[in-house]
Amino acid sequence: MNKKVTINDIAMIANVAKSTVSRYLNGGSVSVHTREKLDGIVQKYNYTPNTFAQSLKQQTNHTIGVIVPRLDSIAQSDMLRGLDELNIDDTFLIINVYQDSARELAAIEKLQSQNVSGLIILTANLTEEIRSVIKASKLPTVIQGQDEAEFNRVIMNDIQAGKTVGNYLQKLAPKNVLLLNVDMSLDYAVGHDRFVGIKSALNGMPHKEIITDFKLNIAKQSAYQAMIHEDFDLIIGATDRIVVGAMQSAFALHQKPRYIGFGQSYFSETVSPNLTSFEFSFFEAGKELYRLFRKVRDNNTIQIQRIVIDGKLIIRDSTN
Amino acid sequence: MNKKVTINDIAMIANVAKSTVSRYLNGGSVSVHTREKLDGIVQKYNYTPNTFAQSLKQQTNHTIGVIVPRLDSIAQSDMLRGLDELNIDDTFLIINVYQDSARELAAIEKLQSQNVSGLIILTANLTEEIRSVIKASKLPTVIQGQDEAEFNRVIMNDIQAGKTVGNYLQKLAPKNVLLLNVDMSLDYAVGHDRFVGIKSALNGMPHKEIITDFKLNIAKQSAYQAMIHEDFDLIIGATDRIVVGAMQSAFALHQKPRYIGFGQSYFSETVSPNLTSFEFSFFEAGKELYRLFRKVRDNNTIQIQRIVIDGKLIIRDSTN
DNA sequence: TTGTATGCGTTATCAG
DNA sequence: CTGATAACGCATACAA
Repeated sequence: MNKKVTINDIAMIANVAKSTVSRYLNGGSVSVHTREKLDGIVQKYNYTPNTFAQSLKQQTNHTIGVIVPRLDSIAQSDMLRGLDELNIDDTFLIINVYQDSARELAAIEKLQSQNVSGLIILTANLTEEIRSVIKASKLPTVIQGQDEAEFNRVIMNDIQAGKTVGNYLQKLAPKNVLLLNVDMSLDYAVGHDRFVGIKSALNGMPHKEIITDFKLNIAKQSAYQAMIHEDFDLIIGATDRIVVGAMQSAFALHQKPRYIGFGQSYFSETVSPNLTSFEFSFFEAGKELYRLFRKVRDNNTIQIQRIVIDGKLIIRDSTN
Repeated sequence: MNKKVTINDIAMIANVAKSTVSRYLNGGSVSVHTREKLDGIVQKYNYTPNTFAQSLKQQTNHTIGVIVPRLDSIAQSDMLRGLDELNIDDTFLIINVYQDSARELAAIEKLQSQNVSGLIILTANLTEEIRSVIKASKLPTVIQGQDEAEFNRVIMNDIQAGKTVGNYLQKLAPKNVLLLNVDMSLDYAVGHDRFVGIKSALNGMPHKEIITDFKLNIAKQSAYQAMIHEDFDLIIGATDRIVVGAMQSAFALHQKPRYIGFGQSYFSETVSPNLTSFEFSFFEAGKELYRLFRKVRDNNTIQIQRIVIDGKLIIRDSTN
């Protein structure tokens, strides 16, 4: 590692005090003469401040800890892209916690010990312990995904999503509907909110609800079990991934139901038939998260905020 | 932000000098008496060292800059998982450069100015400028994906991949093969190496090669153009994604060729039919990257290393 | 406008 | 084994 040039070196070379250089760098008052002198020297020696020294001095830094439950998902990477989009001078320290709350807790504690200036938690599924660690940390924090009353949050409008899908499914006039849902204690926004409108639209219609899992293979099995005993002409899954599982079972069973999914995934346009699904812009969600985070960090007396992102139903071949 | 307790506080409380505390913390010689005293106090006040002060003092830190071309890809997230897997005390600063070499250059410079202790560059596609910036930085660096002679690297055995697929395709005895490749100047490992064995196996057989793009939609169009004029009974794409594009065109054209892809993607097991493809373990690649990085960082007199990851052909429905 | 002096939290040197 | 002191690079209060 080649020695980096420090503010002291610059000061020596320019024959001024280092405080003058510091002022010069931070936009303090400097005479035209010294400014010009320093312009050249800083350029020439390619000076960049030592961020550790800065952070140590200023007791804060521009690193934001971002906790993501998984990385192999378009929703997550779109949100991260949204964060990047609006970012100017922050650095995101992204930590994948592999959907494991023990890892999540450890990550938060590690981030704290690294003195990050705040926390952005994607697709939060907080345990009581995690909640209290965050609150104890006093770090500016913004979460996404669950409607946690005590935290600043950006959430997807799953109620609207369910309502929209409910309206649409009535037009489809199905004879027998299979709902593939997930346990609401695992994900309330999905397991509960997303299905309120659907169930109300389904009132009086023949249908069956199965609780399955986010994983493709498990969803596939659950769907298979249900479909082998009963014929469905419309399948609604809590996520696109779940629907794809069902599609594979239908393929195996030579059935051809219609499908509706949720989410914006690789799947919607790569499976055949292309999937009708209710989609949220996670990219927008990412931008909102960053905006909200800035507000919270720069103005720490702010009231808890709640931002809701709407989505829309994209009709594709799977409901034709 | 609640004041963190510092080594000074601990020293005051324990009634010893802070240098003693420091020694205690770093495993220096301390009397049993003071050790026990400090044990309790450090526990009680939940002391953690200030990483900025440490880094400032030690002129180095445990942050590794990781540059990734995109995040919405299983290959990338698997490699990141591999890095995590073996990591003990490093922090990865992951930067998505959106497959844009200008952003990549900027990212490298930013990481440098943040004094990261090294660089891991995934799926490197280096420009001359980037090469020279990395070399000038003197940072321990490990790259992945391209066989860059001047850098420590972990590469996938695309030669073996092509050879294996070549052997297999001969058994399939196709009548007319469509190769969907990408420009080798964009990605030499894929565009060239991966197809050497295939082309040699194809020698004398009817086939056509089209240069298309990694993007699904473009691949779909290219495939469509080719398939509308000619019948193919086997399609080999440079990546799974490209093959999925071709599948969609085949679907539209009511053709049913067989398919072979490359990569380990969401697609292989979600499309119908499931895709036969040559798969690499990017998870293993990630682990090797980290191992190699450690070697390079901890032993900077080491010779440039080159590690090759083999893969294997997974036969699924698309070639039945 | 400029320079001096001090401190951020830590580690390292060196004398006791 | 211990403690005083300096130093890492920077920012700032204060004095000039």
